[in-house]
Amino acid sequence: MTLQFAPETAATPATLPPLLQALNPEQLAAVTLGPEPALILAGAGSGKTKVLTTRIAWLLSTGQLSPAGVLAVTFTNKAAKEMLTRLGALLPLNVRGMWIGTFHGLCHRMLRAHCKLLNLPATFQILDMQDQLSAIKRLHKQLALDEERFKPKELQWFINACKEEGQRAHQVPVRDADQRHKVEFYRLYEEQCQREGVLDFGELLLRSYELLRDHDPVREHYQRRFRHILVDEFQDTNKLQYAWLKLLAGRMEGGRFVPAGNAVLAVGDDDQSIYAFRGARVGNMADFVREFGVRQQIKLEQNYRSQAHILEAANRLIEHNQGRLGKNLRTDQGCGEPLRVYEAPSDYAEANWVVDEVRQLIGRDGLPAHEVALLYRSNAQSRVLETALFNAGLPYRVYGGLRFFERAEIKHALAYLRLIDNPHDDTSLLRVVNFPPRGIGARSIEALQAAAASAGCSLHDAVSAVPGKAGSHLAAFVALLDVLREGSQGQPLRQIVALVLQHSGLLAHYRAERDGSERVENLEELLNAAESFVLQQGFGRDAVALPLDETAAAEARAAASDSGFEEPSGETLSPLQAFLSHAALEAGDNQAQSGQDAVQLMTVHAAKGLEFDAVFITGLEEGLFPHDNSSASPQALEEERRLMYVAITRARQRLYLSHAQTRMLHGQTRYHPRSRFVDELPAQCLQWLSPKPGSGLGAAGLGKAAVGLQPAWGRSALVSEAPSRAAADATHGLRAGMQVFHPKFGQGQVLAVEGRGDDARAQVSFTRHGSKWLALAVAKLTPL
DNA sequence: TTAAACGATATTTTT
DNA sequence: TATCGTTTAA
Repeated sequence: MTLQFAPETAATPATLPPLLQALNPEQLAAVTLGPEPALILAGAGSGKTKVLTTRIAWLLSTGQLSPAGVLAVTFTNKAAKEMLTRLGALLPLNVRGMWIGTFHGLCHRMLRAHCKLLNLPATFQILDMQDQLSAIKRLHKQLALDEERFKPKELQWFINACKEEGQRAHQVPVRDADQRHKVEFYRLYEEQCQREGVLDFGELLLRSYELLRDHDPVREHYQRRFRHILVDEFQDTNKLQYAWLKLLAGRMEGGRFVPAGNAVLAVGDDDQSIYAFRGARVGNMADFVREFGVRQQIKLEQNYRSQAHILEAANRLIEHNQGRLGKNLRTDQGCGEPLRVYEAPSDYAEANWVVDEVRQLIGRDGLPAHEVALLYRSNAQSRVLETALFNAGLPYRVYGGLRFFERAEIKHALAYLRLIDNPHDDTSLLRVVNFPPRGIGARSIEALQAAAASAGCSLHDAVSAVPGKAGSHLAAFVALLDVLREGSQGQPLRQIVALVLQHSGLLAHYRAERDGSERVENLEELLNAAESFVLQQGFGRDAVALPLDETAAAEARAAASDSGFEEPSGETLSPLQAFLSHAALEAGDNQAQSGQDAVQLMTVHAAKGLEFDAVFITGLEEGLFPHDNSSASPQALEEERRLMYVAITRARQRLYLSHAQTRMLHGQTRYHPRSRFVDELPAQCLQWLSPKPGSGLGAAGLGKAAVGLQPAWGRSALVSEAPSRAAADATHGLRAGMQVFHPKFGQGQVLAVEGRGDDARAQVSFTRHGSKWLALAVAKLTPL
């Protein structure tokens, strides 16, 4: 990101140290805040990461703080990496060993350091979502639960939600019988994980929280050590993460939080909170201000990204939300182009219009393809766009596919590697016990599971109890694991991986497979990944310990001797264990799909934090965006609006909005009215594009025939105002969001309108009778 | 052991 | 509609 100087910045005295010279007054204030709790409200494109990294650099370079005294937390590995890179560019500093990372990464580090205290096996492994689900399925089966009443996915969701709330099974309030079963399942699942020596993602946080809560010396140690705590994307923290931070920066006294005086810098933007569905609590920002007694609140409102029309649209849209902390972005850039709005007759036509415009952006305006982003609300919408791009011969890249460490062949290899260290990891054992196939069928596995259950031991240890042919096959598998374990003794990581790929038969298996070449390549890539991991992490013999590390280590030792325990350094982890943790905590990039320079396709969620010269927001339809499932509750609707806000603020120069009258959804043609969000944008920022007039396409009843006529929807017919709602007749004057009256059901709010004319129907949420679908030709609804 | 057939199901996602 | 997961059949 290239930052431009705000006008005030030019007036900044040249006496400032170089580090601080490129900051605007608000950024400067944030960077040089005193050591006290503070909240930075950082608008989109306002230089948030710059403030975070410059502040750390400033604290270090002025000698106010040593590298060991910093704790900086982010949500994603990408953000953490970005921070490390930029910090490294600001200061000649060995950034390795500093506590800068994701919540999960740092909690993991803490757990490794204190696993004895926590009664965790030193070889504990991390379950990713897939692993967790298969562990849950296994337990589900073992308990013979009703498939209908308790689906594994739901149980997984339930358990994770509990953990996000910081609740152990015994703390979960039980309302009904169903809930009681779920809680019981949660308890048994935890037992299983403990037995197998595995921790899921939520557990990393919860254990770390409990570690700090229950062990005073540990908590006091870290409290003393981390004088400055910086939290990125604070609006996305969940209850547990906030509680964890509170333990690092204070203590509870009689139900009241007492800060310990650490300088906690929370950076966030309530308007960009889009993860409530996974437990994020925007309210943490207000709680933070209250509980920490925050006196310093700084708003970063100067935007360095978007032109004025785009910013104005974003500002005006988000004003429709209630209870914001309040922020108004401004820019020094010109107003730029207006936002172009296009109404397509069908999703197909929409895609073709998008591709048409993209082609012009690239051809006429010379934009690189990767500066063009096509955004949508849900992944399924990418398909039409992909088809259109493909037909046009434009290279594109879709985000959000399978990532490297999630690929089946990689997970297989990792499972063998995990079993070397921890043979009691039943999830891993089951994954590869018969892969590649070695004559251990479902029957054998059942026998093994039965034996393990009756002996109360791991599958690995139960092998000897299985008789007959099945038993000998299983014994051969265990012997294979033993060979791998012995062979890996004292070997460098790359050799261990190579050994596993060879002896497990994985390589041979995929080489023999017809379409296995890609998988073979991936397995070979795993070797490289292992090697470069070792080099980067400093496990290799080339690694040099820089002086800063020693300072940090010495300091840690000094602090540790106070509190009576040794804080082990990362080196106590074997390269293999470190690599396996790395694989679980960082799933890696998804493979590039085509050439380097490609149009970027992604959901709005995935676009958060990114920026592009040109952005298309597609599928702006009621029911899609805002999504149907969100229109019922005001909070959910506001989150959808924030999502729209995020989408808009991704664009630097050009923003295109489109919607389709007709869309194929779940095999059915659906009719959605234009999204309310489009109508919430200021008219003077918009330019409406219409289909070429006279093409004979009306608003209603467009079948596939119309779709054939897709070439060139000219931009010739420009209308400067919203199309008059001629279609309103077709929907009987109803639009989503309206208040209506029904003679029988009383008052209600229209959630959605579908179809036109006699087919039109509306979903209405009645105050007394709940939500109903009504045929508008029949139902007597009166707008209020 | 594999392929075919059936049925449920269909926001958003990082760790 | 298309995809995924499970069951069934060969």
